[in-house]
Amino acid sequence: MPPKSTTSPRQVTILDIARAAEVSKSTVSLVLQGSDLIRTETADRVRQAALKLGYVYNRQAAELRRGTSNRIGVVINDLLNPFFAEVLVGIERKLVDAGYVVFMAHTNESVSRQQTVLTAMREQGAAGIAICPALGTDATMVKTVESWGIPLVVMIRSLEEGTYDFAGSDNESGVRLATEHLIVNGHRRIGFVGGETGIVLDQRLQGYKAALKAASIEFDEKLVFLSRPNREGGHKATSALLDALPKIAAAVCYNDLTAFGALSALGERGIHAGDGFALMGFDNVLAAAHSNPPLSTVDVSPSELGEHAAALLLARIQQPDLAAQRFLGKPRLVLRQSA
Amino acid sequence: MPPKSTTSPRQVTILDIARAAEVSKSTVSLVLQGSDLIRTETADRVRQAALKLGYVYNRQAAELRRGTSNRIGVVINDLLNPFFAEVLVGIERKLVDAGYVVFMAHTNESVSRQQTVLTAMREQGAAGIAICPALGTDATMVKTVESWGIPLVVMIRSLEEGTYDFAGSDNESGVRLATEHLIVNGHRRIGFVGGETGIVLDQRLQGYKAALKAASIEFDEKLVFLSRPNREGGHKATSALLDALPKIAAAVCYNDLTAFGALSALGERGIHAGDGFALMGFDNVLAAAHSNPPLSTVDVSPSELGEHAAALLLARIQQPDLAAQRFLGKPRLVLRQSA
DNA sequence: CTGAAAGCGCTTACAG
DNA sequence: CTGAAAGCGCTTACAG
Repeated sequence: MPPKSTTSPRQVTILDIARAAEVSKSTVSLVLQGSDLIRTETADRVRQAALKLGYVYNRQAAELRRGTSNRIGVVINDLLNPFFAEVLVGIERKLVDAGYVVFMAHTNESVSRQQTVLTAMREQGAAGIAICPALGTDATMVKTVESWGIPLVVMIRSLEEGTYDFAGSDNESGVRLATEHLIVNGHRRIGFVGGETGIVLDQRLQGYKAALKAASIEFDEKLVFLSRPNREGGHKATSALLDALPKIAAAVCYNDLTAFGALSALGERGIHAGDGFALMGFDNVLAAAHSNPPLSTVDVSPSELGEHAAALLLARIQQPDLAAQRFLGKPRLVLRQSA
Repeated sequence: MPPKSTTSPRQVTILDIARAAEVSKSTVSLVLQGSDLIRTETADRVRQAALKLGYVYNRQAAELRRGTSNRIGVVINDLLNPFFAEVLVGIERKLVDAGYVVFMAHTNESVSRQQTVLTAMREQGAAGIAICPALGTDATMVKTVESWGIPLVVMIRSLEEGTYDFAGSDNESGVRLATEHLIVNGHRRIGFVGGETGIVLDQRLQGYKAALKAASIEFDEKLVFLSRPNREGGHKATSALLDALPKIAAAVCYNDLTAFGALSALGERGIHAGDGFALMGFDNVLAAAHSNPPLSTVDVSPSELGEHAAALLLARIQQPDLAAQRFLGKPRLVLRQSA
């Protein structure tokens, strides 16, 4: 049962304006829409009246009549990961600049909550939806939303199959870059730290293996230590890595967050990354520039990813039958102190 | 000019259901609302039809008729600061659990953008608004929103005067706690790092001074190094502090973010906080538990602050003429490695 | 227990 | 250039 809360007591409507300006409400509507069908003089009178009466446009009513919407839903899987917060900042900025208003929902990786919020956004008449799917999201989610007739863009985590608009980064080549950097610097035993499950992990692991292979280093499963993709996970995984392989001196992390956890674990043992231990992150969140030590990582421009997602969605709203687009950001190595 | 995007082609309405189920649309509306005025048998027939036709409730239309809204706006000043991201997570969770849908807008500390999004939320018929005011927000903002008849709760940063619902933390006593901890550990020359302007800074500085005074330590303006309240700012301010006062060995930071920057700056000079230098943060964001080293700080439970704000807002929506409420979270020292 | 009617605030052909 | 009328999809008295 949805909550029921009354809005403002008694609204001023275009009818009130019409009476005050002594015109019909059609005329009022027209001038409010900036139509040039109305004589300037009349239009001015109407605007005066609107102002004086404290009129506020009821977009709901207009949209009901028109069958339009200027609301876009964006659903985020993990807002506590600064990477996704940055993506959100980017997409929100672009969307509101384009005149939309954004419904935001945080799923916290729960697919059932995701289902709930998606349904709510549908009922609210969202003109489009951008989503970072929760872990374990079924590929049918895309078809479902599309069957609702709502333009959709999926971000960051691609789903199994199907064609749909997508904005994310090239995980494989990104991690490959990071791993190669370590290899170039003479490392041959390189740990992989963090990440739990999902396509993004698969892709990043793939990049790690590819770099190894290109350098004729055999992939060793014992060097990969998975964990929740957050600081705590990175801390645990790194501790485990260090316990198991005391002589290891290099690792690439699933993402910056796990790398921060790694930095913390390293620090506990008196190891300063960049000096005896080489550590690479992935994402280049803002925090990476001022961690201790500053993190070498691969930049995927999180907020720009969000902006690209917005652009894709906006394009599809404009032209519903456009071919599916796929934007894959090009990762770029950024070297700081940790490696 | 707002964008115009048509929603789904041809909607299934209650009239279609009515025809299919051979009842009137009033009856359909009633069963959809779960009224017990309708015979079970009829209700079932209606629900069957709705299902078969793929009906989706048009909340917009219903709300227009009823004059209600289940949308709440939340506007955030700085989403790139994990503190506010955590606040957002808390308030969003509570609000959607209560059956609302949230409009989110990021002002990035711009009061003009804040004005824009506030207006948009009004037009969208927000049932309530929660806001972390952008720096420099005029106290009249509260009156404006209230004059719109929209329930409002302000979060984190209180405004000059006026009575309004507020949820934030006790900045003064929090920083006082942090400073006292340093004093108890024998420090007498304690730097204050970070923060730029605004009431929150005033309050925190006040706490710092109060602790000093209670210990008969004279406040020394030369020990405060202000900066943007982010990592970079903390890094700069700390570097400046270290340059100016090479022998300083303790500092309390404006917030965790500046403390992280400080950790980074300290690290650059080979100083490990907690060992020769005592550093305190403020907020206890998630990241504080796994920084390098883990940060001693004062916990204000960011996400709970968000939840409290939601509770206040929900209460006011229920009872518009409630007396203004003010929730001040009690800060709690959490000691880790940095001090 | 159910239906006919009015109305929420707007827009949009259609006349004139 | 402006007005009268219908209608977007729903809810809510009011009858019966």
